[in-house]
Amino acid sequence: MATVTTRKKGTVRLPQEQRVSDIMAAARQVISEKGYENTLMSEIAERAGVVEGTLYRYFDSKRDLMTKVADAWFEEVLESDTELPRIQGTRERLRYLIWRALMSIRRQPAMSRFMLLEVRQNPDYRHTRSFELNKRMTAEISLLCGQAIERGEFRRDVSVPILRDLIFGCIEHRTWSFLRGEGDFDIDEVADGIANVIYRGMAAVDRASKSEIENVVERLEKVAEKLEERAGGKR
Amino acid sequence: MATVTTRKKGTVRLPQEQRVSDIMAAARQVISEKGYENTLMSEIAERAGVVEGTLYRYFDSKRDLMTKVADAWFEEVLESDTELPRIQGTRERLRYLIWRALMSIRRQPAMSRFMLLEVRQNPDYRHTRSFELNKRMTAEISLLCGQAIERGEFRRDVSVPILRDLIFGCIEHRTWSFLRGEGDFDIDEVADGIANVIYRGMAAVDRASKSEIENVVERLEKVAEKLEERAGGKR
DNA sequence: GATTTTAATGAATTCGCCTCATTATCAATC
DNA sequence: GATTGATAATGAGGCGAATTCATTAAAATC
Repeated sequence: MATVTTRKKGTVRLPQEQRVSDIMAAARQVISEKGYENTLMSEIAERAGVVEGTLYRYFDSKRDLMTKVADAWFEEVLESDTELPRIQGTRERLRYLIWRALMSIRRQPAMSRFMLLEVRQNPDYRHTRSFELNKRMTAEISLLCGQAIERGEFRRDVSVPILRDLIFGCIEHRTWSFLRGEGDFDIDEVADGIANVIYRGMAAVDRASKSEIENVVERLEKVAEKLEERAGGKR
Repeated sequence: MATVTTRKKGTVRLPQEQRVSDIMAAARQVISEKGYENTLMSEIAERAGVVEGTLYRYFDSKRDLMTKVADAWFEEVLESDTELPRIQGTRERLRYLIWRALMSIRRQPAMSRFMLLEVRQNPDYRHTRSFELNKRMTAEISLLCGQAIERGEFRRDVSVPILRDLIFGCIEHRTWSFLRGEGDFDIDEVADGIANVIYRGMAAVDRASKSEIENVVERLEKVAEKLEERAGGKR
């Protein structure tokens, strides 16, 4: 009955924060190599230089650890962006938001996969920081589009949620193909392509802007005037 | 050492195919109730009226069983569609394809979640039938758009892959919100909304169709003719 | 009816997450 | 610099769930 628990001498006691960040770093490493399902707590422990049980002093469960890793990563990605506030113009801002998302995927495909696929499995994903940050990102686009509609730059009869889903959905779908290795993509090309369709639509109905019509009308009016003058002069 | 293995008398030996379909039916049931992670092989076995070990006679692993369930379901969904061939016109066909996808999600949210999220975790998703069927679905849209471009119905400078990603991405993104319970959606409204943006774009630049211009030109031409006549008459 | 084949069994094993009583370390205190 | 209290870290073990396999009974074949 009497369990004999021996314990190695010489184990170091780091300050809590250091340990936590060591573990998270190790976890991030393993996850991005193997994905959630194939990540073993034992491997994380090993790489962090602790024993498995120690992980549970700092994290409630595997899921909890993973969630925190995801949250931290997402936060970093968004924080590191100092560009956005400087960009002017609806189309340019929209293009940049798309570009930024594609860029972070290109830079860290494994983590992106983790964020897109595995983090969302979490039964209470809706209460995670990642979810919140994700919402904030989509809100940026919604706001942008909403304002464009207000200003009359975008059509009034388009639903903002659908627009948002189109943009983010496209980014994610593009990402899947990429992560599956179904061919690379050029970030600028895709960002342009999306913005292009969103702005101008697909239909090839031959259209002219109002100014072009005005132009024609003016030209014809001049002809008319000239004729009128001639007619008047002969009178 | 000598393991005593007793075995119940009276167990029935069904034809293989029957057993397989029993197991798959049970598996589908449990999955759609609990999702992949929370599905237990033991529960599947119980519902199928066999013992756990039996599952492994017909399926290599849990993952294998799940994959086959997913494949079968996807196949059914696509097969049950007799509508598509009858629909004419690019816009109508496009709208229908979107509508169909949304519909199957609405009808079977749990299975859809499974397909969208959990099946894709499979390390070799790319070699599954589901993947192939999914590709076929996207190919339908690509074909449609490609033909529309050929016919001059769609603009030539839009990339078909981006268009495909926009459409499917949007559907999936919409689905996520729905599955997370962030609010319902009206299938027709969304299908229309997507088709609308895809066709006409967002930009609110005031545009007129060619026929409208022709109209103006014709009217002015008549005026000019009249003036010319008057001028000629006076000469 | 004997023989062969094989579907089904259930006990045992494995594997991975997680718990917990025990113990070494460190900081504060004297 | 010794004592002590608080607690970080340990490692053995529990537990749940997937998977294996030798054994056995049912069906098929002769």
